[in-house]
Amino acid sequence: MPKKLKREFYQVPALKLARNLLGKYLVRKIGKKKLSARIIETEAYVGPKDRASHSFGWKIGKRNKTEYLEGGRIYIYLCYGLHWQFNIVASLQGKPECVLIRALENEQAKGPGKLCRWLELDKSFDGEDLACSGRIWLEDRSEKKPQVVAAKRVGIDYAGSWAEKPWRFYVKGNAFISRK
DNA sequence: GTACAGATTGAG
DNA sequence: TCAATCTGTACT
Repeated sequence: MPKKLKREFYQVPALKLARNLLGKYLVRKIGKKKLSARIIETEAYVGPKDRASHSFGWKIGKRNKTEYLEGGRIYIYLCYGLHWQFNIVASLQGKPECVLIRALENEQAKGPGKLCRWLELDKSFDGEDLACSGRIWLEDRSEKKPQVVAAKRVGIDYAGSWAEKPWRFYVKGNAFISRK
């Protein structure tokens, strides 16, 4: 039986959550339609000390305030004026750590921007609680743990040495990894 | 008030 | 390789 992930699952450091998320199923209910796919690629952003993170140096503003909420919340924002980024807030309230979901095991969701388009996610999901929401949540279908590979993060070359951190995780050998 | 850059994508 | 397109942030 698939089971909905509880709040405790999310209240761990982003690096750990990023690994734990791989292999889990993201479920999205749109009216009578139900979409679901396995998470196969994530990226961790560990807050204030991570130059690539929006909350670097404890920065806080309208856009990233959701990052400071407790683990299990959705942090979603618009990038380059046309692409949404779907993040899951990790750790506890007051610690701006989060995990970017980069790809699902689905042709239409291999890439952070495409993923959101497929799931019809937008600003209205910012702050949504994955542990309580009736329109989006995560399921554990108790499959055996996928083999995880750590790699450098993508699209953040400006972050200097932080861009070199192996904080991008994906399921080994999966065909739906996002790549330029 | 204005300027500017970004956790991307898809077309050329 | 490059433009599309918009919001937050840092100036003037």
